[in-house]
Amino acid sequence: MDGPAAEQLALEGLPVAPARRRPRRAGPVPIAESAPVARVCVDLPPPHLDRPFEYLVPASMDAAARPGTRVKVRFGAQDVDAYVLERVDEAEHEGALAPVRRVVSGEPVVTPAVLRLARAVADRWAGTLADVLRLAVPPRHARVEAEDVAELPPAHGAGRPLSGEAWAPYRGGAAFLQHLAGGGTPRAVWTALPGPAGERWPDAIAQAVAACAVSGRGSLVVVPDARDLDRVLAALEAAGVEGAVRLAADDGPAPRYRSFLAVLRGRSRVVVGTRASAFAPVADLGLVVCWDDGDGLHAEPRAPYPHAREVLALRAELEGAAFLVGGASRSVEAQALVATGWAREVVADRATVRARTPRVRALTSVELAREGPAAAARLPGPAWRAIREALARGPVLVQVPRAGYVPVVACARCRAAARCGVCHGPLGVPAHGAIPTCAWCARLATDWRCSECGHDQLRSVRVGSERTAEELGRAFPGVTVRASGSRAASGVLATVPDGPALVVATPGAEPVAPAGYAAAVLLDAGVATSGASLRTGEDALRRWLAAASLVRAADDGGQVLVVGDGEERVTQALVRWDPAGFAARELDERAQLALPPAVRVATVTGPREAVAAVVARVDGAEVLGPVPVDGPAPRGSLVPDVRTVLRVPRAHGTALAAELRASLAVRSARREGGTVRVQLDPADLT
DNA sequence: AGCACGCCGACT
DNA sequence: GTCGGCGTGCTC
Repeated sequence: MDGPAAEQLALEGLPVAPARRRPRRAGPVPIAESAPVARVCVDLPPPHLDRPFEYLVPASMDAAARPGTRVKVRFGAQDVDAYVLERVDEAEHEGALAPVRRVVSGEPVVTPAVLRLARAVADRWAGTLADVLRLAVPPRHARVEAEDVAELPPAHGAGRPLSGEAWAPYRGGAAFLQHLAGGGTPRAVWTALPGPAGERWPDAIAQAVAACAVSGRGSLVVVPDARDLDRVLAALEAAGVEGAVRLAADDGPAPRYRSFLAVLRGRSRVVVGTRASAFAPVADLGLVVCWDDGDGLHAEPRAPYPHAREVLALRAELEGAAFLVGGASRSVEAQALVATGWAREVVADRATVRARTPRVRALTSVELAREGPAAAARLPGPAWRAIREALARGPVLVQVPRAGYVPVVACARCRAAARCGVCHGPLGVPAHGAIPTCAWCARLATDWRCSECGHDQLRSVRVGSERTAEELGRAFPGVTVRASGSRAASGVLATVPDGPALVVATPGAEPVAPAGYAAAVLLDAGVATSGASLRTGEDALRRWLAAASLVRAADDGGQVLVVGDGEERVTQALVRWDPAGFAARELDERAQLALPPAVRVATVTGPREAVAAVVARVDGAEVLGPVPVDGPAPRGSLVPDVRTVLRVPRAHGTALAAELRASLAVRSARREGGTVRVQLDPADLT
C-alpha cells in the first residue's frame, strides 16, 4: 500500500533538523473504508488541468466528502479548492495519492445532473469544467449555509384547477400544455402575441410551469433581466404556483446563495432566474424555458461564453425535460431549432395576430417626400400629429435606439458624419452642451469644418434618449414626459400610469402601461438597422416588436410609427408583424452564405502569434483571417489583437470544440504567451 | 495557476 | 567563481 522503497532514498550526512518537521501525525491517517478515493475537479483555470485528480478520503471526512461537495486539496505546492466529482474504490492514478485536506462544506452543491451538464457545456464551448462550475455554482456563503432550513411548502400542482387560457390563441398551444401535464417532453419555439398591456406572456409561461407541476416535475425559467423576472414571479403567483424561487446573480451574494440552497435542498422545484440559473439544481426537471432568447443578456460574458438558450437546450436533452423558447420576436437560432425539426413552432394564426396587434406604419423618407425639407426632421409632421392625437387617448411610447446623449454628430448642412480633423475618428458630444469631441483621440472639435461641403455647423444625428425627452418636452408643451433607461435620471421604469404622457425609453427599458399605450413611435429606424453585426436586423426587429407589443390592438386605436429609413426587410417584417417569416428568410440567407447558425463558427482572438499557434493545431476547419480587431490595442501592447474565424459544418461543431480545447491545453502547458480568447458561436460576430 | 528543477549572463 | 534569469515540467 505504501509508496515504493525507492522513495526512501537515504541521504546520509544530512542534518537531522528538518526531519523534526515531518511527524505531524504518528502514522498515516486512517482512510475511509468504502470508496476511499475521491476524484476531484481542481478549481484552477489552465485547460491542461481540466481532468480529474484523485485523492484519498480520510475516514474522518468519509461522510462529509460526498460527490458534489467542495473540498481543499494539496495540489503541487499549494492548497486549492476542488469539487468531489465521485467516490470510487480504486484509483486510476499509478502513483501515491495525497489525502483530501479538508471538506469545506458538506453541502453537495454540484448535483450529478448539473455535473453532467457542466461537462457538456465545457465540451461544447471549448472551455474547462472549472470555468463552467464557476458559472453554475454561486460563491459559498457560510452564514447562509448555517441558517435553518425552512420546511417544505405544500407540493404545487395540487392547487387550483389548471388554466391553459393564455395558450388558447396559439396553434399547438393546448397540445403543448397537455403534453407537459402528462409528463411528456415537447419542445416548442413560441412567438408570443401582444396581450393586454403586453403582459400575456408571463401568464403563458406560468401556465406552462403549472402544467408541468401537474406531472410532478419542476421547471426552470430563464429571463434576460430582473424586470422580466418579477413579471414571471407575479404571474406564477397569480397562476397558483407556490414557492417559486428567484435566482439572480445581482441579488447579492447572500440572497443568491440562499435561493440556490433552497433549490438544491428541494425546497422548491420552480426557479425563475437570469442566465446563470440555467444551471440551477432543480430536482425532477420537467421543463426549461428561455424567454426572449434574442436578448444579448442571455449570452454569458465569462469564459467559456455559453448562451442560456443553448445551455437549456442541452439540458433538456440530458435530463429529458421539455423545452420552450419564446419571445415577441424570433431569433435565427430558435428558427434553426424549428428548421432542423428539433422543436416545433407554436404560433398564432394570421387572423389572431391581426386582431391583437396595433396598426404599424412606416414613415420613411419616401413616404415623407411630399412633406418637403421638413421631412428631414427627426420628428416629422405625421409623427408629430399622430402623437398629438394619441395623447388624447393615453400614454405614448417613444423608443430611441441608443442610450445616453448624442453619441455622434454630423454636418448641419449636408449631414455627412462629422469626423475629427486630426485623426478622422467620429465626433461625439460627451455631455449636454459640451463641445464635440473625437471618440478616438479625444481632441475637442473647436474649429471644425465639414470636409464634404465646408460648412462649419454641427448637428446631432444619433440622438440619445435624454436629448429626445428634452426635445419632445418642447414639442409638446404641458405634456408629462417620462424617461426610462439605464442612463435616465429616473432609471428603468417598470410601469407607467395610463394617463396621457410621453414615455421615452431605450430598447429593453420600455415600461408597461396597464391599459396599453395608445401609440408607439420608433425613432431613427436607420440607426436601429444599421450596423456591421450579423444580428443587427434581427435585433432591431426584436426591439421594435417588444415596444410595439406594449401598444393596444388596432381595434382599440393602437398605432405604431417607425420613423426613418430602416432596412426594408426589417421594416416590412414589423409592418406585417411577421417575426417568424423574417427569421426563416434570415436563416435561409445564412445557409446560403455559410454563416451561423447554419454553420458553426469559432473565433480565436489575441496576439497574432498566439492566435496562429492555437489555430495551427486545429484540423479540418475553414480558416478565415486573421484580421486586426477594431478598437485600441490591449494594455501594454502597441499592436492590436487579431481575430481568426474558424468555420465548420454544424455536424462538425463538437469536433471543432474538442480540437480547440486540445489546442488550448497544449498552449497552457507550453505557456505560449499572451491572452487568447476562444468563442464558439459568438453572439456579436461582425 | 504556482512552483520546482535546470542551464547561461553580470556581480560580490 | 556564485546569484539569478525564466524556459520546460508537474501537480493525484
